[in-house]
Amino acid sequence: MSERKKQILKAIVDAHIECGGPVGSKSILQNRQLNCSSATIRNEMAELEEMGYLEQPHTSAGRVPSELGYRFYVDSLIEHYAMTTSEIAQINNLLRVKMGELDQILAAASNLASSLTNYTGIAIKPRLNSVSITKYETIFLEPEHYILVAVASTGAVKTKHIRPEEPVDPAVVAKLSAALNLYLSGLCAEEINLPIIMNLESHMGADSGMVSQVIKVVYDLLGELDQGEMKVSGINHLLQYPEYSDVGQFQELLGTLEKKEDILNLVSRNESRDDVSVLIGSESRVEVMSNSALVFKPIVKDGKTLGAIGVLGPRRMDYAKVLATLEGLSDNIENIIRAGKQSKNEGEKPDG
Amino acid sequence: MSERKKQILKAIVDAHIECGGPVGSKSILQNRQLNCSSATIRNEMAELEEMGYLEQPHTSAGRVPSELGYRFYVDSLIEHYAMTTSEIAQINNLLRVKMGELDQILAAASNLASSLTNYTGIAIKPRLNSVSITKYETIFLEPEHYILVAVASTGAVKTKHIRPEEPVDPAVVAKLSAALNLYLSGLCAEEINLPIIMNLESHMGADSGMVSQVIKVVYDLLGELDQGEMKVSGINHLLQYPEYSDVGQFQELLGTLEKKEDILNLVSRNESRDDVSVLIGSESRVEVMSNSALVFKPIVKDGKTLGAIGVLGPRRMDYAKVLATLEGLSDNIENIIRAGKQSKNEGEKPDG
DNA sequence: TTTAGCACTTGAAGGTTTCGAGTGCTAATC
DNA sequence: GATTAGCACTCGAAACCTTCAAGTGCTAAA
Repeated sequence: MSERKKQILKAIVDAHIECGGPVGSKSILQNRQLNCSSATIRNEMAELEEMGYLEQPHTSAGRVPSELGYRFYVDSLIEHYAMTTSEIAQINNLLRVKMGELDQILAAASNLASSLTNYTGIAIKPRLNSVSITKYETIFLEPEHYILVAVASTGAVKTKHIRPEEPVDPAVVAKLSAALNLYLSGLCAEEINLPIIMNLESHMGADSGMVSQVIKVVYDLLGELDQGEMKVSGINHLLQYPEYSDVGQFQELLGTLEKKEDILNLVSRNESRDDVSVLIGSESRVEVMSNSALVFKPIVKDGKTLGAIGVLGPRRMDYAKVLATLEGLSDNIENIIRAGKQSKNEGEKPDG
Repeated sequence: MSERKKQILKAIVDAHIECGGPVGSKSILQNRQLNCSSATIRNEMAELEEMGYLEQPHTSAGRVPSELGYRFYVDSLIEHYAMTTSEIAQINNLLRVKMGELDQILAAASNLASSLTNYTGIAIKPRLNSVSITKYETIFLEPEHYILVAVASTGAVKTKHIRPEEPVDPAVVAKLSAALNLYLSGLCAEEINLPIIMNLESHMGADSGMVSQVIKVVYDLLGELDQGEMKVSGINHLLQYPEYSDVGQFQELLGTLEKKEDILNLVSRNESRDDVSVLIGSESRVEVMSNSALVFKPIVKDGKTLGAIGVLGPRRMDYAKVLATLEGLSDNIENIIRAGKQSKNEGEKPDG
């Protein structure tokens, strides 16, 4: 492809991203300094259309980038977006305040992604195939009520209320947690088999009656940990773009976002790549997202994917800005969870 | 108001709830058996309009219930909706499976409310003014990493990762949890004052250096517990009603649902009533909800409001069905959290 | 190879017409 | 006095038409 074609394609995509409508041959003369006339551009555009990078809604309209056009733009033509100091500050501040649970950090990041880009932000904890619980703890409240706390291999912490069928006393509950740590820690759901459970029961001696209930809770916990989660923020932003003015289509998109399933599948399918993924239109293989684009980036620690943050918007998304924002956010999150400095350097000069 | 007026008003509201458009004098003759002609109905309708129960979009259109009309309908005319066995079964099944955390139960109930009524479901944990933490526990993971678990007076359990500035050993972490229980349990944020913190520090002796960090985390926890939470499900359902076809208005509504603030305020304002609340149109005092209705019911245990479930939809909501659904759900939830039977009667005959 | 010029296309915007559901009023009826 | 048939009138929704401008492809000249 000639250099001039690239320039023209880039100009068209840029203009389309900004205004949303089809782009005509004259209008791109104004912005870009191309030493040629609109007629030349028309010829080039006709060729670009033949090559599959552009589409024409109807004979007498301008051109619109095709999916392939966006793909080429994202792969080869995109310019690096330099975040403003205000944007950088927002990322640093908001995340510095948050501490603790990854869920909260991801949700906050999704919020921020949404408000910085004006698209919809998505926070994802992907489906995992074999999470284990590394540490158990019990908290006695009353003879008929105690709490089981489980720390997962991913760092997630989950708790469950348990109301035993027979009243228990604090010592028994403590013994239970010791036994759980002894026999179940480090095991994922498939690895908890009958012999292990029997060991556990014999360890509990006279109190083995409570084991079956606890095992059921542990299974539930492991199931919940495997299960993906997803939070969506800033859906309202989408409605400002005319591509979502079709109520029926938007309703379907909303439904997909609520179901979560399709998007979680999508992310699991692409999570092997540690890098940012850009799925344009039908590349997502989700029917209802054929007019949208989804950009997401996994959050990785020690080679393991702990989550992902993403942005969903119209196909004519400001990819440069979205990419920069997601990079910035994920770097920041990874710093937080790696160093775990927990906002203790508040008040210090960041560069001091 | 004469009996016949009531009948006519009820017929109009019923018809409007079903079809959404203005209701003419003829159309209500078909359904209801009223021994009179359309002309008589027109006269009555004119009077009902004068009384403020009906409105006329324009001269030659039928009538639409006014806010006052809905209010009268809900207060005096509504018929009890009898749930189908399938609906009852769904409520019983879905909630029976869920156990443990109230959050999860509420979220599931909101989902169910949405799918049963075809409106938007809302799960709320209201703002509270002085939650305390009744029990603390710590879990040692590594010298640079432990977890603080807090059980709130509401029964909620929260956890925070803590990465101490100086490495600690398991015994110190255990001592910390004992000290927290000794000095802080049962206190809300305002009650934790300097003398108490100093007691805590002196209790910790050589390890008092870690106290300030922990206190900060405890404050955060108490803050988070006070804060309301809200989950929304089934927004997509709303788009099937023509009253939400105005994109701009719907966008604002979406924004309000995301912000959560307005709706949480609304619920706190009305939570004094243990009973179900019906806010029609501007009764909510939220500008953007003037074309919507919000119905919600608090979840109460031992006289304390632990949460609420609600339904948001167009003003012409099927109030009878929504009320029945919310009653059914809240009864069920209150049973679960009171008895805490934790689905242990699976497999038994429910009436056995 | 590029460009000016021109005829042609087409959807969007705005205006007009038609249509029908529904009203209010009046006069006759129960 | 309450009810009802009849009728003129109203007004928005839908359908249709016209105009307009942006944009194209093609041709012939530079």
